Amino acid sequence: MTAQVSVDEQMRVLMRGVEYGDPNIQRTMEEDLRERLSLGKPLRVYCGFDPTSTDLTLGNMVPMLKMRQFQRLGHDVTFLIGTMTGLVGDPSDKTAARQMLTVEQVESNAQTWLRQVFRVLDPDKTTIERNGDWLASLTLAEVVQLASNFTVAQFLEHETFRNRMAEAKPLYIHEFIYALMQAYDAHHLKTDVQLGAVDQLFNIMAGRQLQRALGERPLIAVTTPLLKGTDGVLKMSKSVGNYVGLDEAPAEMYGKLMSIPDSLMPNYFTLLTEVPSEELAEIERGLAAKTLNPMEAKKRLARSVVALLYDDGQAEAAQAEFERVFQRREEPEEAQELPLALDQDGKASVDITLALSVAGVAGSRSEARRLLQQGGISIDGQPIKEAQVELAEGSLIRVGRHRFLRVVAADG
RNA sequence: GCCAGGGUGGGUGAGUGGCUAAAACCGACGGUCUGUAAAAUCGUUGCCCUGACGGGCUACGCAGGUUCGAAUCCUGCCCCUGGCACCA
Repeated sequence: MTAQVSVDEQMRVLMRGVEYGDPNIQRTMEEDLRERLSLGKPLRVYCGFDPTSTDLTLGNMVPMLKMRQFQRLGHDVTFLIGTMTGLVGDPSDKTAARQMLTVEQVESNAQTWLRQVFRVLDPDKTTIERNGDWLASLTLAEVVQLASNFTVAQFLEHETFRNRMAEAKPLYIHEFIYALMQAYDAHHLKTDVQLGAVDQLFNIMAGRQLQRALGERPLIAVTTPLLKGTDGVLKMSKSVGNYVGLDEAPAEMYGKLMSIPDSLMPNYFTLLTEVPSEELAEIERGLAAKTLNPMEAKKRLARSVVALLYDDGQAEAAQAEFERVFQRREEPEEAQELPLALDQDGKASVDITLALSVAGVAGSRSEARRLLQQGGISIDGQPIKEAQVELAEGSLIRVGRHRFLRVVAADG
């Protein structure tokens, strides 16, 4: 399999969209990768993810997609769940030490992840590992031995730590250990390539250093840019709320992708789709020359991402739904149900503010009232002003831009 | 253990006895516009009652206290951070 694709072609695919933040490192890694690919043997590739939250986002998908590319080229890919590293918490890119998680939290997060991983990766060709399996049993003597391969100065040079020192913020010993653990993972897995977001470069290079110190062949780091969130400004993250989850329904995912700033499109295309580079170039040219409607390009993007995570049919359906609901302002195909006790005519007179808060569409009755006052509520296309409304079975309540409720008869 | 600084709404962060449901900014939400983009613009942004005027309740780490009145003063406690001491 590997032999069928030329090294040049592999390099072209694998180096698409990578980012190192340092041209020297990039050059070295490219050379090393080319050299190792030319041996013609499948490479051992891994990428670790710390189960610190319940859902994976499109941000996590960027390195996952890179894993998939390796996988398709016939390399051995391991999805490593950081059951141990997740406990400690990665200090990279953090201004303060992260809260340590419990074993239970980590395990439960890991479980939900496994459901999501295979939307991107081929389950038959992916090895799943948990680093707790080997890290947990290390003895203190072994940890000390491991630590002896690194110097404090190396860590203090790391930007994250340096900044923290400069700002007189706490810096804990266990945060140093994090990089050691990752290094040990790389050694344990006898890895040829470690993938990760570019903010992981320090940790990944620690693995390279350890392997070299142990007389092993040092791994090649392949790092991807951090994906910007849907706001187009900050890094995509759950805590900021500017994220798209891998688990989200196609229509929702499609909609969120349509709401990203235009400027983000090239970035998303490169990092989240497998649209060939030549086509991307064409799209960018079209956008620059204004011969291509940005909305059309974005639809293509949204469709591509949904198709990658689901399938073409669902992507088409998501697009159709989007066009129907948001472009033509027609009714959605599916809506959350609002069960109401109806009279014999199939109608009910209710206080809409109460109904919305009970249904959880509005956080409180006050919030529902505000929505009403601001003209944010309509029933079957008619904006309403009064809280007391007549609803019938099948009535469609639209709240704000994109929340819908369909009235159904309550049981009993 | 000691010294110092600090704990305010989703976030940053004002406020040092009543004019404070708490400035400002950000975010978020809603309207107009529109391509669920950007920009613009108007508005909302603790909870509950009311059609509205208005009223009630809860809130500034926790628990008490002083006061007609406390986010603001006092006491105790908890937590965060830096430094020092102990270990050496």
